[in-house]
Amino acid sequence: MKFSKIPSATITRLSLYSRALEELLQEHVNIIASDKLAQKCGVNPAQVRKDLAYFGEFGVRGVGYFVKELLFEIKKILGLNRRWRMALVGIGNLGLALVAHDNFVKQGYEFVAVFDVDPKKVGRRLPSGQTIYHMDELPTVVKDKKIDIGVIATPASQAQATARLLIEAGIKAILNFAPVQIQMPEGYIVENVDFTVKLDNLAYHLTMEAV
Amino acid sequence: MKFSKIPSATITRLSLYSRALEELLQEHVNIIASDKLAQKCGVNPAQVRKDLAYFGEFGVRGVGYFVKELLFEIKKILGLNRRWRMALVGIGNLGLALVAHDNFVKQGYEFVAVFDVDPKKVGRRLPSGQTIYHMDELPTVVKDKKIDIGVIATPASQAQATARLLIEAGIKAILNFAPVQIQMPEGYIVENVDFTVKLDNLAYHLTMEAV
DNA sequence: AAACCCTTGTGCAAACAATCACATAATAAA
DNA sequence: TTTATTATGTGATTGTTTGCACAAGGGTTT
Ligand SMILES: NC(=O)c1ccc[n+]([C@@H]2O[C@H](COP(=O)([O-])OP(=O)(O)OC[C@H]3O[C@@H](n4cnc5c(N)ncnc54)[C@H](O)[C@@H]3O)[C@@H](O)[C@H]2O)c1
Ligand SMILES: NC(=O)c1ccc[n+]([C@@H]2O[C@H](COP(=O)([O-])OP(=O)(O)OC[C@H]3O[C@@H](n4cnc5c(N)ncnc54)[C@H](O)[C@@H]3O)[C@@H](O)[C@H]2O)c1
Repeated sequence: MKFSKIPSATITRLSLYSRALEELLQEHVNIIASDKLAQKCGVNPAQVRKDLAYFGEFGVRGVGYFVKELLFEIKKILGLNRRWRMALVGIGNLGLALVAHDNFVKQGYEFVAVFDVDPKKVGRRLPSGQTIYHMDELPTVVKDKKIDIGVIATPASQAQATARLLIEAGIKAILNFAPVQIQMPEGYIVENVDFTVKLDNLAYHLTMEAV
Repeated sequence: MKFSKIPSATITRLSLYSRALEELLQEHVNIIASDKLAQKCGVNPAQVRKDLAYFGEFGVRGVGYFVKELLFEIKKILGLNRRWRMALVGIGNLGLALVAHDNFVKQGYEFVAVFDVDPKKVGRRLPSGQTIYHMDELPTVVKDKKIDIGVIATPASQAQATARLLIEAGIKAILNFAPVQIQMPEGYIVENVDFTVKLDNLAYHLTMEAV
């Protein structure tokens, strides 16, 4: 079980499997074969088995996987058997949608603090319960509330500076919604959620098709 | 120039280059070397050159790339030298943030129609100008407004059905925000914007680090 | 016009990822 | 107990992507 040599794409797929299994559990499906799970996630059946094989033997030959058991194991692998505490920075249009989204909480991700610099916003209380802090309070609040993950929803121009502040406050992992590539020091992680890149992909394929 | 064998990761990076170049243009930088551009986008310099080499020779040896010229070429490759007309389906929390986001328009992506099934929403006018249509009107509106791209922001349970309706209305490309894997027929494209998968990645890495 | 930068464009090898194909093991039926 | 059936786990294979290293070529200086 050498964690270092696990393909990063495997982790992404585990997340998909987890979601599919959650759905199957709702539907009271007890057992699932790699074929069916693969189909549900749009991947190759052998891929599913190999992905899982990195971490152990979870299936029964001739039978398949027990949904509940496999889900439990995948969640353990991904670290979803606990709650993750997030801070949102920048409560604009997108930020509001994010904190209002109750699915995150269901999956174990919780916005426990919200920050902005706009004096008209700071101090206000959100419908979802959080009070908006000023960025000056970031270092103490991050420490007090034991925040694990920082979420950047500021304008692009402020994103790099915001990342620096989050890191200085002791945060190791960042989810970035701003359309810029954020430079992170060694040992810190950033994941970008990049709407425009996805649209550009669609545009490219539509353009090619037409040729 | 065999389009079929171009790595999909290359297209994604072209999108990043395009954005970086746009920024450089704002700063009145005329010439950029692959080193600098690579650093800005967090990739290897050889990667930049190789990505571009798939489509032609855009640089000048010993000098670098002319920012304006390269940007123009990349935009042409990606199909960003035109406007793309999008339909949004599901105007909830996320949908509202999307239509309010004026960056899309600046980049050539425009929400020209918005759909929902909620009778309380249908017929209302959005601050961004669009009137909310009922889903029943999808087929005619898609045709009349010549829509290229469908954007799904409905609950996950409705996403697959929505995709089917979009396809039946003649749409070839879909951007999906719902946390499900959508099954598409041959020749159609879907791109998923998947917040939770990204968070799961962060959770996994944080969990590993701690070991 | 020669010598010297500098940075591109690219052949090639290495690393990484996906897929095939089958031995293996569990279960059910005969 | 034997045979048939089924679907996992995995070695081998194929395919894809990345990165090194350097020849090629444009520009500049002497
Ligand atoms: N809205 C969308 O649908 C959408 C889509 C794609 C990408 N994005 C990106 O997400 C980010 C946020 O988008 P938005 O539409 O919510 O923008 P917005 O302008 O509505 O909100 C930005 C918020 O950040 C705050 N802010 C500004 N500087 C700050 C700083 N230094 N520290 C803390 N807070 C700061 C502002 O006060 C504001 O409340 C942008 O980078 C945008 O490009 C948004
Ligand atoms: N809000 C977020 O930050 C966020 C984050 C990640 C993912 N998502 C996903 O994006 C999607 C939308 O999220 P949201 O927060 O805006 O949800 P929401 O409940 O606020 O909005 C959903 C909208 O879709 C409409 N709708 C429902 N069924 C429909 C149908 N069949 N056809 C057309 N419209 C229909 C509803 O009337 C509503 O207006 C969900 O799938 C959600 O999981 C949202």
